[in-house]
Amino acid sequence: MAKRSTKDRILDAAEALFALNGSSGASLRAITRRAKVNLAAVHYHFGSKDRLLEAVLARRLLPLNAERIRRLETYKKEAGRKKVRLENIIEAMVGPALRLSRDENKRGRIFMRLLGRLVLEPDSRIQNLLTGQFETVLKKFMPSLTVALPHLSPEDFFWRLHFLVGSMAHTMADSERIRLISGGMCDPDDTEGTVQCLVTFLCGGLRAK
Amino acid sequence: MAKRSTKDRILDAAEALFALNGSSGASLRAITRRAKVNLAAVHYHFGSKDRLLEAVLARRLLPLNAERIRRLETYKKEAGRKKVRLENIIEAMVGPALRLSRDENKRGRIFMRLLGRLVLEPDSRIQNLLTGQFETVLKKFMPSLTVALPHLSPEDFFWRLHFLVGSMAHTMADSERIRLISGGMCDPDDTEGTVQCLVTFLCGGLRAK
DNA sequence: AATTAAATCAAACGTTCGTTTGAAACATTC
DNA sequence: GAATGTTTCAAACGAACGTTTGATTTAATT
Repeated sequence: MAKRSTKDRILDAAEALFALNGSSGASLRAITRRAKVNLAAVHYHFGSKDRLLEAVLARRLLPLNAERIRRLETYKKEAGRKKVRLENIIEAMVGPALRLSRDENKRGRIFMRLLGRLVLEPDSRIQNLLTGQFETVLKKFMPSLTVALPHLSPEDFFWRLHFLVGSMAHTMADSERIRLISGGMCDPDDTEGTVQCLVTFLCGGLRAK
Repeated sequence: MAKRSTKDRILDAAEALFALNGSSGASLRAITRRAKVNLAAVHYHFGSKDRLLEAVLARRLLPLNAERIRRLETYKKEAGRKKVRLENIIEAMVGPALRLSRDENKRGRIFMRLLGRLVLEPDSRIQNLLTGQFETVLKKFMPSLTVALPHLSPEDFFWRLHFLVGSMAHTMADSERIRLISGGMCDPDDTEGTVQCLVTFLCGGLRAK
């Protein structure tokens, strides 16, 4: 097996430790130790701890959002001149993220935990990055969504979108708690079952009058 | 105005800075500076930084959960021998938390942000404290909830509860983002409107087939 | 093989961290 | 008012932090 590059090893280790301990709780010494790399390598390849975090984010967020939009486009094509089913719109939004958060080699799961943490981070560079990414996606989804939910006032519309983000983020970021509180009844590793269940819940909530 | 005690001043400052920067991002020096208290006072009154965090949590969580249960009991009395309306159950669950998160002097809002952060903290002392608190509440709510939602399998039931927690936590922890993404259309300071909106969404999601 | 550029390394920089100490200030009790 | 217990204080502890440096090794180019 080809040895992974220093850069990739740092990114992997940083992703894991940032997710576990937060951006201030994970030290560069711990990260470089885990990556089996010299301490100074972080500054050589990324410049600073902050820019390392940005690189960790960009590596997964860009492909994820591209996949969401691609999926929505597919459903739009399928629908032709008719309006896209709400279930499909929501699946395009939460499905790719949830599947990433459950990918087999656990990397996606770790990344989602990191995302969940960063949402409440006050650092403005991070906030702008995250908000910017979300708005890009939202802009693409808005037309189909407003058509599918004509009964909602603009105010209600945004509130429900907010609640949707909460359910989605919580489900992606914390995959083990559900096992605990359900007494082992729910299996978060059943990705497609979880997607199905989440889409049903969200559509019910969005349609409620 | 009577001067607040050293202990209370430390708790207030710690709550604010833990919420803003995370438990590892907030230093005791910053906390004691904000509280206008000597650095050593934290160890004198609380023993350590960890135990200070526990004290910050206990101060608000215990009264909050008591209020939730009290409210549920009221609705049960009102319903008499009939089953409690789902809307009322959910209001008893999310209403008190959301009102605390929006209380006038901003302290509750700060606390909720802290809670949102701690949910993903790996520290087992914190996790056990939070999970224990939630299970206490859940045990009281379970009977009324299962009666109100007879169409759900146990598995679906717990999943939807999980989604509910996500929406609730996200709404409580992050009160400004909604203003941004809605372009100022939604007002998170309208507490009762938000409660109404959230309860409608959650009941719709819980009832969905 | 010689030269140049890229990558890695051990070591140290100055800060800041959580925690401890022992004396000073204050409050309470006899 | 002396003695006792409680709270506050400035100062210091060693450890860990992000970052920088300059030499050394590795790789690429001529």
